[in-house]
Amino acid sequence: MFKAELHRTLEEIVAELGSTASFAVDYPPKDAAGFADYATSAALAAAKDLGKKPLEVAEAIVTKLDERALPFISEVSVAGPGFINITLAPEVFTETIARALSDGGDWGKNVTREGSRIIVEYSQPNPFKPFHIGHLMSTTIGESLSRLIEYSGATISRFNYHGDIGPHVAKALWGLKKHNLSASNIDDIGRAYVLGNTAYEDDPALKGEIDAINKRLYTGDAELAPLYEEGRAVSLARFAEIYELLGSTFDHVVFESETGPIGAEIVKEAMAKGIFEESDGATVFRGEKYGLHTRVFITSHGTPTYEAKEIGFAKRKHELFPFDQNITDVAVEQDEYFKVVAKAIDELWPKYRGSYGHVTHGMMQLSGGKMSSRKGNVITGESLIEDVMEAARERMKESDVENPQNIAKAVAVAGIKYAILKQHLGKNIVFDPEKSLSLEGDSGPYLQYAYVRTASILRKAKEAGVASDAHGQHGTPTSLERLLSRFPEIVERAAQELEPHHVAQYLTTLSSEFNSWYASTKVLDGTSAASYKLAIVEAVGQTLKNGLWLLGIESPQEM
RNA sequence: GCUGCUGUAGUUCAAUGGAUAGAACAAGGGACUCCUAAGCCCUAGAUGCAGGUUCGAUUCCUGCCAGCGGCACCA
Repeated sequence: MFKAELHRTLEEIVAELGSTASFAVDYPPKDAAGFADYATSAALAAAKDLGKKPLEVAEAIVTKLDERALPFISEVSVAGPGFINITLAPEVFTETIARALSDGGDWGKNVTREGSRIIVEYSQPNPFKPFHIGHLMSTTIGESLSRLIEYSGATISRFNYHGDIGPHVAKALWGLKKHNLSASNIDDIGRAYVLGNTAYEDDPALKGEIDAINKRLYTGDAELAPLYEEGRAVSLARFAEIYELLGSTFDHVVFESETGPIGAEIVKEAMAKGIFEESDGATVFRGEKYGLHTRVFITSHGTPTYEAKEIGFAKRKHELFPFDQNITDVAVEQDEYFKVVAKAIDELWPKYRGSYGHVTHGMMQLSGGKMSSRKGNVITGESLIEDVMEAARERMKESDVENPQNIAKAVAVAGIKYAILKQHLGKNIVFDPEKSLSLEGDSGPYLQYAYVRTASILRKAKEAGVASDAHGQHGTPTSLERLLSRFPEIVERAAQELEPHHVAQYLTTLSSEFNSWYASTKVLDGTSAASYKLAIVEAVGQTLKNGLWLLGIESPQEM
């Protein structure tokens, strides 16, 4: 990583000059600095400290940088008010390409989290409720975060957590019984849940019936068991199909029916230590002490809430996969709730303090208004995938590929995942079901299409007997080659900030640059320059493939 | 009322306190006997409002406005 080494060196130089200013090493804006690869505002930052003019400081830094003669630098210059532009040596780019080819699937990995054990918990759909596009979002984000962290050398464990007990289940069971619906049918279960929820809100007598079912669930009930088990199994089977489609597998799956009793026990014991207290018959955690709000952990009926279950889950996590860091992906609507739970966990187990964290993502909303599974106006994950797949199939009618069904699936999933991952995690996505997802321009399929082009050229090259050669005949490095060398740095940043969109944005820039190059450059031109150009193509292909993998997106050979 | 996230082009998104705020879609124009046109080239178009800090603010601070969310027995 040249960027990191450059930054270190510049910090040393600035310190030698007598300044403690902090500064960044950036990629210079396009065209502003000719062909420079890095730019730094070190001189501008240090100038005030040193009481000198920025340009003087810049010259001093350049002199010292020249003295060090870093082997990967070919040129250093001062521009504008005092920016220092650094150009990498041409060999760097051929070496980058050679490395991309030899590292293959490992190209772009880093060691920033080597030796640590990290849990990533995501997806978390609840049996008896639909898998809606919000779960699609969490699954997409969690999967990408997992892969980014894995790519940084950590040992990771993927956790999924299902709420298979609680009022929502009671509502669905009530609906199934009352309206004679079938627990073997996933759509009936969804309807039953909506019916149960409406009854719960509108009719106090029916609410009583549902509360009674809820209580019986926690104490174990022979009469409810068959219906419950069937509905639970049907829901989970449906989730499994969706994970297959999305390419996610989990190392551990934990259920609230399991964590509830554990959590309740821990909370009761901790009352003696004053961590929890009684209030109106319920057991609560006074978040106000920490600038948060009070939340109920055990209800006045004696049943554990989601909060207590989460405590039990935290304990199970330590048993199943002793970890240094836990990252739970939650939607922004659960942000405040999760802060309270994390605080309670810190108080319970001081030795693990700070290891129980979460990332918050925005919500997927319908353009018409809030989506609510309670009311039944949800878009399910599958219906969205199916709609986009239909658009992909339509598009593919013109092309002649071997397995259109599989490719339509890969393209549809790419379109959806990219739409989620191209933006900053905290932002909401307003989804308009009328307008189908774009498969052109800034989109997942655009990246796949660029990859397909590389694959196609490589196939043609093989037929023609042309081999790639990273050290073959080449001219001045192009912006495409320069871009390739950034990949490991981008991946590292995305992993550090837990922001997959950096990778998504980079891949789009790379694809765009590649497509421009492709339009103006004939690779297999029959000259001696072909083997190096082919190496570029191969390196671009490998970078796209690895980058897409980090986003959880497949790289088809044709489309 | 208190509080969290988000406000950038007509629309959907970028931009680690730096250089001329980048893309894509939509709009308008163009190129192609050549490795896949889901592509390429060109044109036009944006930082919610008011202050402050700074050599420099889309970015940090304060206030306001708008959208979405949270604020005790749902998850």
